[in-house]
Amino acid sequence: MTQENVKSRHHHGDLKPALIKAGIDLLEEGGIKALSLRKCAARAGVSHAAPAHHFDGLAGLKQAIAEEGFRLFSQYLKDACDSGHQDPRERLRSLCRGYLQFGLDHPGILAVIFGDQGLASLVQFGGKEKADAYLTLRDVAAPFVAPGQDRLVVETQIWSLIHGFTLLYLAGEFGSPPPPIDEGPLMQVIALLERLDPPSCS
Amino acid sequence: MTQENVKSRHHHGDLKPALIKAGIDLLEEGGIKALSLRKCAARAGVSHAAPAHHFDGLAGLKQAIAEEGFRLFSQYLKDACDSGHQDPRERLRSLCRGYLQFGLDHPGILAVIFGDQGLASLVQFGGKEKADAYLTLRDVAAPFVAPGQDRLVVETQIWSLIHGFTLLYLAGEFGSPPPPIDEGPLMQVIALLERLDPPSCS
DNA sequence: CATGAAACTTGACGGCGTCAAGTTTTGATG
DNA sequence: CATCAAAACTTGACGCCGTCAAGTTTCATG
Repeated sequence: MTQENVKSRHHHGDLKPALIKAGIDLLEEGGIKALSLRKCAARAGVSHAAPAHHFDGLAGLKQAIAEEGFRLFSQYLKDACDSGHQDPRERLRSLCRGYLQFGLDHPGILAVIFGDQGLASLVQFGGKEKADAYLTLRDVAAPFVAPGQDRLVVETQIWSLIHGFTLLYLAGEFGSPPPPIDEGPLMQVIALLERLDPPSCS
Repeated sequence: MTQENVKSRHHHGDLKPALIKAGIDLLEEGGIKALSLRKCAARAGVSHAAPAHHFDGLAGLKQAIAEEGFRLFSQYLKDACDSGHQDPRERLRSLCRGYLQFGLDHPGILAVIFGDQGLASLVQFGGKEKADAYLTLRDVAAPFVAPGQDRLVVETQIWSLIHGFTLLYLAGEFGSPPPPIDEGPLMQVIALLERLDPPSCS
């Protein structure tokens, strides 16, 4: 018996990822209010002060979780707009469906990603992963940018609309529990985006 | 000397509104994280457990603050879209300006109004006051509802867009500190709404 | 004036984030 | 292999938090 499962008294071995995993589990089970450093530590089988050696306080843990969360978020967006037709309008619809679906499936992670303070974390955290999600949006938005128009404007229009709508949806403004996406008002609302300049034929 | 300033040992007299006021002050000074029952009690010059007799815990206090906050929010919207031209498009622009301005002026109150969980409180809380704000939106949106179209769709399109944009703006996505509203990208982004059906001439 | 309800206080509990100090383990250096 | 400094983790404490239980004061009603 060598040291297969390294679990000595004072060395967990893989504590940092274990804490992140525990935090995500807590989020999925009980939402943003259920996330605490001490509970993560307990789940990882470690003392309450151990996380301090790996994260800069609770904010640091959230930041680490946000990075992981952005990965999942990006995957949702990519999967959504890769599936189905390649028509620009259809891709845009799919992107929005993916955005909303992520919010429905992982409201706790959404809350961490987009921070206690609105979308602040989008700016502060999530370097590569945020960029990844944004690049997907940019890619989908590109055909709707008219010549000479600032693409940032179009991207912001899309982002603002689907983000605001997702929050409304999660809040139960369209019924609790929320209706299935395809029966819901999503398609009607994002139809507004189809009044963007017609997709350039590329 | 009758009992002019009623401040006996065990009867504050006007504790409930005093606590709400203290809570709002805390929000304005330090944002949502600065709000606590104990600090409100201290500011009102009362023991830490006193608020329990007037609110159902912290959630109850937030609910009461949200009602007050909705009043202010409604006022922002009304003032914004009453000032200036009466052209439907101009009124819509003004409404959005007012929405964003409220977020910039009172981010803490916005956080309470729209809850820890997205816009949940919009549904749960804020009876009359919420309705009031929504009716302003409805009024502004009305000219853009095409015959036979569901007005809820148009209202949701407007609401989603401006709400999502406000959160982006507050997050500093357009620079920190945020640029003045009129120089900023607000007008460009909500130009999307001008592609709604042309205002009906009434 | 008596009495019961309402308003408020005091004290305690457990959970939280965080800090300081101590113990164990690791891994590099000689 | 021995040494030793740094890294990993523990224990204990502090203050703040929301909440509950029990006691005291004030008010209003009869």
